[in-house]
Amino acid sequence: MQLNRYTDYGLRLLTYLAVLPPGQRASIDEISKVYDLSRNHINKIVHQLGKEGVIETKRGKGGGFSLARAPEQVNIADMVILLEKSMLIINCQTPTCRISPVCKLNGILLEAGSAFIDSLRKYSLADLVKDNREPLIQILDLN
Amino acid sequence: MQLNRYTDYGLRLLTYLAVLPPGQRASIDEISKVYDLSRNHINKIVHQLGKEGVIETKRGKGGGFSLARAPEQVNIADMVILLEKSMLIINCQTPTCRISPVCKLNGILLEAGSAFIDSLRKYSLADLVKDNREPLIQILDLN
DNA sequence: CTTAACCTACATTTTATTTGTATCTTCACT
DNA sequence: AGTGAAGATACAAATAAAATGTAGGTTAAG
Repeated sequence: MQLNRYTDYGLRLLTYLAVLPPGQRASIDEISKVYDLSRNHINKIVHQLGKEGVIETKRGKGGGFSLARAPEQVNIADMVILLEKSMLIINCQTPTCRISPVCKLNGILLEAGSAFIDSLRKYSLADLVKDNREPLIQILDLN
Repeated sequence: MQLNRYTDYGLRLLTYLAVLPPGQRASIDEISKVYDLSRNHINKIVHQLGKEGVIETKRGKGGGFSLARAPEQVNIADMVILLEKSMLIINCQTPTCRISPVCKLNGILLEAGSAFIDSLRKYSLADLVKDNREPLIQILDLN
């Protein structure tokens, strides 16, 4: 049971934006280089987060993107739900399970999935950079 | 974020064993047929659960397998941990993340993973067949 | 009008999962 | 003893999903 890299990369990207001084923009190039990740993957994530309104993107020369809200307002649970394709823990349909009409398992797993999300909901992007902004700036070469 | 089919099938199999009248044994053939699942997959699951002591397997003619403990004693959380290969929500090593030494994300996700497991821990196999043993017996053709 | 940036689409590669095939070992029953 | 039914074990193949790559389009600053 693991999150996709897509989601992982998305969270790394958001962490980057959270340490970025307000008013500054990041670029796809910059992020894929500093984290050494597939440029295309980052591209897709930026595109999605832009559409969803989490980040503000700007095209053209001198463009880039930055958080659309303060880090405190960006909840980790929401970001995981957004980035992860499916949050269904099991799929009773493929392959179809005959007992699913009377099966209690799905409900139990759904509840556990909610517990997972509820736990994440306690944190925002601000918590990711709290007390470690300095070393992050160092490592991410933001100066 | 989804459990492997292997885990899913394992839980279906355990449900079958939980409704099976005590003293009776199931066979790999029987289960893969009634659920219409890969015989080989079920084979592997039976093998693993046997090694782990969750079920008692018996070779040879008239053989088969059954729960080694009462359904009340078989916790869903334990079964998921057992069946699922990895419970790591993200992997900071592949590809290596530069900020991992100072990153808070892993801890947050670990905590959420624990919340998931803790939620499952409230249930045992007995809960899966409580109040619906009759329809399950019908559907699974156990008579 | 050139360049830097995001946008969009599609194609390819890689990996993990799932499934399949084959043979071995055990054991009950005749 | 021999036969057949059952799990044990190993390896091979197929599938699907994820990850990555390539190419060109669009926008905007200078």
